[in-house]
Amino acid sequence: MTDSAKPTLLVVDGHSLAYRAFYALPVDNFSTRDGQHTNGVYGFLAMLVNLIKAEKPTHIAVAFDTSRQSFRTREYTEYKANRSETPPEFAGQIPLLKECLAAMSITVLEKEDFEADDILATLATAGAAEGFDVLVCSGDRDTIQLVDDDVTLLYPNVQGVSQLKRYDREAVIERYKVPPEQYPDVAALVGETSDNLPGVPKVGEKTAVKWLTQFGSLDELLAQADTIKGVVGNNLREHIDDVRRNRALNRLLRDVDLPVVPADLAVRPIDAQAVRDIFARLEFRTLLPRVFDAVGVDAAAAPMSVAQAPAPTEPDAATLSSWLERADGEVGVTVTTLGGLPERIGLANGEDAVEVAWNEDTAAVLRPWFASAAPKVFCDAKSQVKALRRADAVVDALAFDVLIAGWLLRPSLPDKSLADLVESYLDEKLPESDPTQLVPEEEGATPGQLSWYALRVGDALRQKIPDRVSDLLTEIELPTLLTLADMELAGVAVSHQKLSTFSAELAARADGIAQDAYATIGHEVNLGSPKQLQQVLFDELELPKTRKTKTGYSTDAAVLADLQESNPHPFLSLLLQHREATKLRQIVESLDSAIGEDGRIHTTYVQTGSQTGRLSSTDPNLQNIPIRTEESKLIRAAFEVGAGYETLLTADYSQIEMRIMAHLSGDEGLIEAFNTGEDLHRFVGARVFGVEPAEVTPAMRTKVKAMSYGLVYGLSAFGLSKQLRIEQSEAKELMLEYFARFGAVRDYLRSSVEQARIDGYTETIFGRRRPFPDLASPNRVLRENAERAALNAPIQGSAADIMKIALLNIHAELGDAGLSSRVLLQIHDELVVEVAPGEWDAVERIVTSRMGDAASLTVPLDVQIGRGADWSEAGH
DNA sequence: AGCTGGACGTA
DNA sequence: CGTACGTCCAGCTG
Repeated sequence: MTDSAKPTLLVVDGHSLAYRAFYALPVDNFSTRDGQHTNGVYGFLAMLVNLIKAEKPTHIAVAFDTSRQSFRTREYTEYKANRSETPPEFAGQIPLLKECLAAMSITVLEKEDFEADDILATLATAGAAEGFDVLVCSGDRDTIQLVDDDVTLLYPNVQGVSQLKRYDREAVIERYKVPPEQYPDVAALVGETSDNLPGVPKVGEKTAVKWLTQFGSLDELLAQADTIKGVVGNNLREHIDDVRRNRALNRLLRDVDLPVVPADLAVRPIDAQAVRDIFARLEFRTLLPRVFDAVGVDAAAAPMSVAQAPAPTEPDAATLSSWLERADGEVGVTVTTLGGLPERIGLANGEDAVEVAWNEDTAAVLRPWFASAAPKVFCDAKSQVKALRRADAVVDALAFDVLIAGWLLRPSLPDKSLADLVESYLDEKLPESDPTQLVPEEEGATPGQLSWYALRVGDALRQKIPDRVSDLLTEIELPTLLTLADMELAGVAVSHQKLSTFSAELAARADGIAQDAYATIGHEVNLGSPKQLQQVLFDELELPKTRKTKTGYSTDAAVLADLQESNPHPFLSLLLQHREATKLRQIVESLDSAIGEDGRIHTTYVQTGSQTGRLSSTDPNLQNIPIRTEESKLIRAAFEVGAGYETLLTADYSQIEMRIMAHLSGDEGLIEAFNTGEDLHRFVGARVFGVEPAEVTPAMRTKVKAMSYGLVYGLSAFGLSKQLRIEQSEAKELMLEYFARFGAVRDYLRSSVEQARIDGYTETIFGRRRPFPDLASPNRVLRENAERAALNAPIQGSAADIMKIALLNIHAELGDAGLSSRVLLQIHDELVVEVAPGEWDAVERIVTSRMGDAASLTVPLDVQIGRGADWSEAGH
């Protein structure tokens, strides 16, 4: 424990720790694009940052050896002569490390003819005398001798430099059985192979310690060497000069003449700009915030280099045309919009940028260019593609979308905008005007400059994206993006008439239920407030306390149903009915208000909205329209076929996740289940319960179905028992029976999590990756959550991949066939298609076959088709 | 006005 | 102690 009143001096042996880091970290993962290895620098700095954060030193210095030559090699030419050549991969890293330290305003010391450890010894000695707590960080065992009441040694363990062991006086005695000042005596007797200092043969630490304890000191031992019997005694006498030499050489010098004293080493503010620059050169991204954090620099406030974005010119239509002709290679594109239509267009190639207003003249030049094969790079293309399409411009050759690429690389997000990506991948700050300032100090980037940034971010991302993920982007995500743009533009026809009628009915019903509920407890209460409900249920009605939540006790539907069973009270069922009615009313009303002038709802699909590869839907969310209850049919019935079209077609994959599970696990039983055409849950139930398929009862089928679906989510026996309301022992028995029949499923699930632990990420059938750092977490909750998510990710993600492939193939084929029917909605495993008059047969064939052949698995992909004038009729 | 937690809709 | 989402409301903060 350090005395907080005393200043802390940290002195580090730069060379030895960087060298350790070099061997601890894989070179391949730490190299710049131009081939400079950086693992030693990175490992050293990561360690130093951790040290600074943990120990909060007030004074710091890092010492280096100047060369292999020192006064020791002059005294004993064989000293360290056995050291192999410094690996060339390491050689260049020391100067880079020194540059980093300089940027961090950390003093670097080295002195001709002395080793770094002598500098450490001198500073430690002086520091202790001047009232510092001293921390010595070195990978050389000779520094053990420096430990005393004021000096602590931090020594790297075998794994590398991420874990440092603290050696204070007690720790040295515990580990080496001698006090620190006597350790060099032990070392002198034993010898140090790494320094090419042979010791006494057959004498190891044990013997050395025994002798020293017996004789009290090395001098006394050597003086009485004659008294020691046996072979070791002879050896000692024969090697007594070696021991004396070793002891002389391993004594660290504590009085090296240095240009600084400890007080000069006070921590100084880092040069944030210089740190950014050198880190950018070394392509360190994650280290930067850690450094800023450790030294208490506000990263946002620290200046970040703003690369000189070219000032865009504003050409006339003719000049624009020739600019586009000259621009070979990728062109960055930014379309700003006003009221859903293009307003300004910014274009950039590698060198310069142009921007123009969207008007008749420029549009005449831009339309053919957008439709051409010239490769285009966007950031978040979908909304821009839609705006262009509204202005009769079609985008082809969409080569890259930096937002989607960033998401593929890190689906857990935070990169929601170009500004985020510029920071993450270029370590630069996108010029942004402060919206809170009336007269902004800084101009925001113009569309042309945004395009220039997008292009550069695209280059940076390309370096990072694995080939398979790059294929995923090109083959699946970008075509999907264009398909989604069309679906959003089309929208889905919804009947305001039906919704408003239903909404009024639900409102009246909810009010009635509320009144009845108030009557049962004798007063009004806000039924929508969990807090007020807790008051009523647990204080007034004195019902038993339920599951705990962060802020109190749960009042959710499952809990209320349990309560109703154990402590029936009319308030409980009325509350549940009220919840149901108000929830439906909310949904109906929000849908109603989302109907546009064209009588259709246009949702927005967020392509980067999930961590698994699924889409999400917002404003409004059309992927969670109720379906389970009778009432919800009325909502779905409001989704109708639009004017000019004949009918709606729904198509959904049946049990796609279980089929993927069968494919990935290769389980013969499960594969057979899908190939026989028997009802899946009946087939599985027959196996699990050992009966004929015809004898599987509805109860058996329910259990097996819950089990099968639960598997995909990493369900436990506890969870299964809870859901099925059966004993945990029965749930456990069920799981055992299941795995006895479908063992390969269990093997697959286990091995896929193990593989993810090794790789650090999961992968879908099509190569989509999702990182799982928490699989290595020592925190059990975090780790087990990660395990379940990792179990699910390849399955859910593969299903998402397959649906995307089906969707874009259907979209393309409908277009190619010249049909006017169009896909409107995607609900994860279901598509809703609006079918034009006379096109049913063709559309049904296309949808069925493209969904069926989207992937070739060991089991068939079964597709169910529904037909009707509205979504309720068309569903099944 | 903006955020969090609880609740609940979907696959 | 079952994955993946989005939205609503209440109740808190500024």
